[in-house]
Amino acid sequence: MTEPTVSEPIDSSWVDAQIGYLLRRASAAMAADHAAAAGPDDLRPVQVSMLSVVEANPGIAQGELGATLGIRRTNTAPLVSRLVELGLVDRRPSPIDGRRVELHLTTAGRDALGRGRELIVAHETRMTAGLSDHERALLAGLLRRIAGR
Amino acid sequence: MTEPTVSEPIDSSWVDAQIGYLLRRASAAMAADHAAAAGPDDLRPVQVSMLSVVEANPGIAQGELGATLGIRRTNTAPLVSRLVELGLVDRRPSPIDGRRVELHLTTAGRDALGRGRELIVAHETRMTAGLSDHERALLAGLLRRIAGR
DNA sequence: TATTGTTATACTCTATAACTATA
DNA sequence: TATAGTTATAGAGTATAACAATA
Repeated sequence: MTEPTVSEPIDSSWVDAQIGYLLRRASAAMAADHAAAAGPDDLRPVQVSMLSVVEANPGIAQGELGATLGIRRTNTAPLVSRLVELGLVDRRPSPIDGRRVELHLTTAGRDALGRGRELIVAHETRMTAGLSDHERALLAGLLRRIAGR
Repeated sequence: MTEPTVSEPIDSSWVDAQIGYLLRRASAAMAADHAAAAGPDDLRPVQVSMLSVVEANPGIAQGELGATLGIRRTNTAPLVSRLVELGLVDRRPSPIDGRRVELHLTTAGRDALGRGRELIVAHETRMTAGLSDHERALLAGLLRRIAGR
């Protein structure tokens, strides 16, 4: 039967065929790679995403930013507050609709975005180094379809 | 009513090209779909994964189970404890190595695994309904490569 | 000393509910 | 009433550190 000194191969065939499971494993590998490359003062991926969308859409409202990234209003608020704390984003009340808060990058925000993007791009390059350009685009398209977009 | 706004399209082209971002969105969509289909007494995906590996590898040690699924020992312990609490898994000290705890499914565990797998399979079918069998296999293979396996 | 497992803990992510202010 | 934003909070998921028992 089982010899303690001989490691038998583990059968994980069922889980290894599930897209949901493989998504979890791939996400974990991505998170670990970025975390290993980033220093304590570097922006997290979600922060780089937020700054990117604000940069491309100056004056975007918080709710629009959250909706674009799939983050709920209640979770968007503290994330934006943190970016404001760091001096990377300006919150300006809309002159037209007093409920809205319009977001703009500061100069420091633009600098931080540049550094954050460099980290992300290097990280993405590492993680997809074994994929051809065609495979990478294929993966992106399939993920968008799983995400319902 | 609010003023009908001329909604300008939001530019999210930069994030929409990042694999890491798309993985997060796809994972979120998967989690939401499973959560919507599962009742409060149904097993979570990670629990179904654990039961599946225990079923296919009777007597597997906790550490091996965690390593197989990419879960650390410290996080595996309470997850297994919960499955034991639910009466789905038996913990048996190894007769050969007193440090090891061998895991086996109970009869209730086998039943719960059947139900959990049904939910997962239906969920996976829904989420990949727009994909051909070839595309689904392609996605699985690409995710394994991102995960480094 | 190394390995297996446990407990405590902390931080992030995500979710709901209750609240304020404005439309 | 509906919408935008905030705060509090709770639950997973995941990370490290310290510890006990066994090899």
